[in-house]
Amino acid sequence: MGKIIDRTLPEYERMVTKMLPDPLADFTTHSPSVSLRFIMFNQRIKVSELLKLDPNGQSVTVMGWVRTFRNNQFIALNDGSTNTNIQVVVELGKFDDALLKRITTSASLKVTGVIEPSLGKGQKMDLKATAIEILGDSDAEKYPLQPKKHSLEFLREKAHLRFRTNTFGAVFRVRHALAFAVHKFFNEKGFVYMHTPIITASDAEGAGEMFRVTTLPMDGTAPKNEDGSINHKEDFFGRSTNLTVSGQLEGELGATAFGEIYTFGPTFRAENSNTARHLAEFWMIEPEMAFCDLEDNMNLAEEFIQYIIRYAMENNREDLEFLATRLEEEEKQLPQDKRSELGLIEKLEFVLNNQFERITYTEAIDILRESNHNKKKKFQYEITGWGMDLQSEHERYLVEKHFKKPVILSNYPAAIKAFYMRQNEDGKTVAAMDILAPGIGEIVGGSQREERLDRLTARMKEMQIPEEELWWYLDTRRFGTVPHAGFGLGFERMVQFVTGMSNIRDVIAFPRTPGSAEF
RNA sequence: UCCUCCUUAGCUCAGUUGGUUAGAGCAUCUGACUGUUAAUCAGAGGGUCGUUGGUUCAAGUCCAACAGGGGGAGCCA
Repeated sequence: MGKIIDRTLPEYERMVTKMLPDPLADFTTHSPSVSLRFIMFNQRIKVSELLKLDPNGQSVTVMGWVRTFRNNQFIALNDGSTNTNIQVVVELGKFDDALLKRITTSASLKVTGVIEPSLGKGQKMDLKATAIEILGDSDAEKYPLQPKKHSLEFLREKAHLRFRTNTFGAVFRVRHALAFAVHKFFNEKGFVYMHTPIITASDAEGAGEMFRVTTLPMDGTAPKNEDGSINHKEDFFGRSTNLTVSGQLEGELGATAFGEIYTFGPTFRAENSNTARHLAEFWMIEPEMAFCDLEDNMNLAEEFIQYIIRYAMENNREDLEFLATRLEEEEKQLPQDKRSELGLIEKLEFVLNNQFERITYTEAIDILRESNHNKKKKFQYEITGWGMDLQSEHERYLVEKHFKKPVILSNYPAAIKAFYMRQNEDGKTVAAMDILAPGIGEIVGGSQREERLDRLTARMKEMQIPEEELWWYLDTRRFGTVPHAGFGLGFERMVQFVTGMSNIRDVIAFPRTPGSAEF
């Protein structure tokens, strides 16, 4: 990042000295890499950058939205760059009463003035206004958000305005940082960012119920086959199509040419899932690596998760601290035993500084069977033994009670996993791995892929997956097949983990869930 | 989809074993004050009690269905 700025520095300096008085131009030379990129094309300075200045009479222009207007004298102005507001001071008698009346919650303002050390206690500097322009009025009687605490449920109904609150400001800046870090990580590792299709024809993957994509009429007049089913030969694509449930299969095609690829895009599941960790439309990251086995896969996943968390910790500390405080306040209302043992920041630091626990499925079953929890018959679902699918209460026990850190579970029974996972030599398990995170559950699911054509087709036959539909997928095993592996990470679950938000609907801008597609 | 809880003013909530005109805090509006920090002080306006139906002399309160929402579960990321 620094290098790009350096290259254009002289140009920026000319701009800055032209439009800003000397003191500020002087400041820009102290740390050019952070400040210059925020002197905007429209000559405003972002509040986040403004607050870094030593106030001594510099003249600046800020633009933002009113959070509160106290005492007919102090405007808390927020421009979305940080949760900290700039306090605009309106000196008595300098402005029309008619203008001051229009400074209401969420009105948008352009304010020019000089910054001075604040006389008040709550902030470092004041912006003494010399000119105030109302860019957009906000009718206080109609604006739904008040300068007070609102419930997350209420704000979900006002999703179009909730970005203007501190909580959602922080959440979505952190979301941005994590998304940026995803690309940064893979770019630094030489992965190719691959855009796999949103509309797909294959329905063989079995990752979940799919949304159908069609241009045929829905009023019953669509062309039919002799058996009464819809004839998709006359549909837009000449076949039946759906929204993608995963880019993995296409990703494997990329990996077996570029070596390493990743996808980062929207994914759709038409499951009727009504939980705090499911969405019908969510964003998934799916790296796929050739010449890579299960252990390499686990190593990459762990390094990746730590990398993007570290990036957010280093670049969005203030927002994370705000979210940590928010979470602490929220948990004060819970009984002692329901509260988190670690604060949000401590939890993230813990994840950065400790290796994830790695155990096999078989070891996990043993731990669960031997646990006091099981002996006291406290599991709702009984530990029936090897071969059973783990319920979320079992996963939660392992992660939150037994190990108290993220756990990578590997080598699951073949019977409970997908067809493309590599069959182990024991004849009963596959080289699969899941990463379980405290509070969220499964955050990553991945595997080494079955690269041996005969084994793969045999498994497909067992699971009644027609080979014809996946001829292109099987070609990778026919022409220069290689050991390869990959995983999928649900981006919103990652954002939940980092921000501490307990409902997934609060970490995506406009959540799509069963029965709900507002905005 | 299943279990469970909830729905009263713009928001958060109170409302007794069913019984006159349904309350509070905050927000909003009006006024006062002017170095405030979710400012403060005084006053005002604001409600078909989620919808529909039922029980009853009488329903915010009891019953049923439906709708919306929360929490948990399944499916998963």
